[in-house]
Amino acid sequence: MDSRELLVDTMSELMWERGYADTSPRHVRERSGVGQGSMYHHFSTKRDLALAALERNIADLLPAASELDGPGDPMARIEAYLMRPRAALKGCKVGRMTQDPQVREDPVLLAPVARAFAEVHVSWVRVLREAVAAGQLRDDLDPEQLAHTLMAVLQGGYVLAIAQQDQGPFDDARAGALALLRAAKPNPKINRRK
Amino acid sequence: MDSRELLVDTMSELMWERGYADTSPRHVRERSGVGQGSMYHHFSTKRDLALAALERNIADLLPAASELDGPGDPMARIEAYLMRPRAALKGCKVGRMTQDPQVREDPVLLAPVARAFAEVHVSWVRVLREAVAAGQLRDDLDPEQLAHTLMAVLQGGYVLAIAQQDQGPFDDARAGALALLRAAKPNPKINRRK
DNA sequence: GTCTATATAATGATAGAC
DNA sequence: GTCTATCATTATATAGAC
Repeated sequence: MDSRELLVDTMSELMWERGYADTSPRHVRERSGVGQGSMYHHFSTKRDLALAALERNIADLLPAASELDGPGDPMARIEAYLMRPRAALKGCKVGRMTQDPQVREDPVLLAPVARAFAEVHVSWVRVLREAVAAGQLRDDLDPEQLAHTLMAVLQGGYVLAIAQQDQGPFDDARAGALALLRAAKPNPKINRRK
Repeated sequence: MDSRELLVDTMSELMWERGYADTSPRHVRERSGVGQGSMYHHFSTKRDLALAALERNIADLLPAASELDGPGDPMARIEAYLMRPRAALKGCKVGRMTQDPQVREDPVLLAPVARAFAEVHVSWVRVLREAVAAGQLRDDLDPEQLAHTLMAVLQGGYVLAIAQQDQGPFDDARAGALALLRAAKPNPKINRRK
């Protein structure tokens, strides 16, 4: 693996573990073993390296979300994505960036995060519409809203899990969301006249 | 206002705005106007000051959550708390701490956050149980889980809103959660024999 | 591309006078 | 309690040789 790739790899890990502001060029050098000269040869600032690492972290995450787009039963896809194994105590590589003060105030660093979430939102909306169309979900629910609700359940689940240093609250949050979705099946239509 | 209180006040603001790791003693001095000597007279480390500021931020937040405990219609209390005005782009003073690398690795700083969330969870569980008892919510839903789901919706809503620099996703997330709760009313019992 | 040396500013304090 | 001075360490690079 060449130095450049090694730097991006290492910075990606550190940004997941410690965020951007509190990760120093020194951390990156020490973990990667790449020297000072090499580092600033490939990336002229810490921010440049962070941008590459962030794109990498997003690229890592988006394929999982496209599981929502796959064929087959919509509700089953929703369950599969929601319940997919996730290390709650590590948090979300991408979501974490929104809480980093130096990312928050830097539109260039925030932009890829916004794009990534927007993309996931599109997938959620699609599968939720399909669930409504398939009669698995009441048609008075708004898929756009619900998509944000379910994304928030995951992002917020990480927060709760880290606070308690326990995966439990994360698993509760998503199980509860799934239970609500299941409870929101359309009512069987009884005594309905043409 | 005396120096000590001014320091805690200022640190509380800064921890909400920038977290702990990326807030320096200098930030605190400059914003508060309190001198170096005073600062280290009252708090011997940055961490000590942060601890006091964190307790203050928690104390600010808990009264709102006790709105859930109040008397009256359970579902109305749920809606009121969920829909209460919140500046989504500022994020949660308490939840934010879970994403700060230096808080995360410091059990002493993390403990108050865990306690605060645990306390809010208790209030949520109680009101959800009441909603079930009042026939406003299906009795096959687990209040413990659902409490985590709803807390996560709020915490995650902040993440989405900050990512998009738009309050919209936060409002969507909570409105969607409320819609799901409403859709999870027990079915009217038809043809049920004694 | 990589290495070592150097540089400026900020961080997180401590010391001691008033 | 507050002030000013000082300090060791780290952050974030630059410079220039190899």
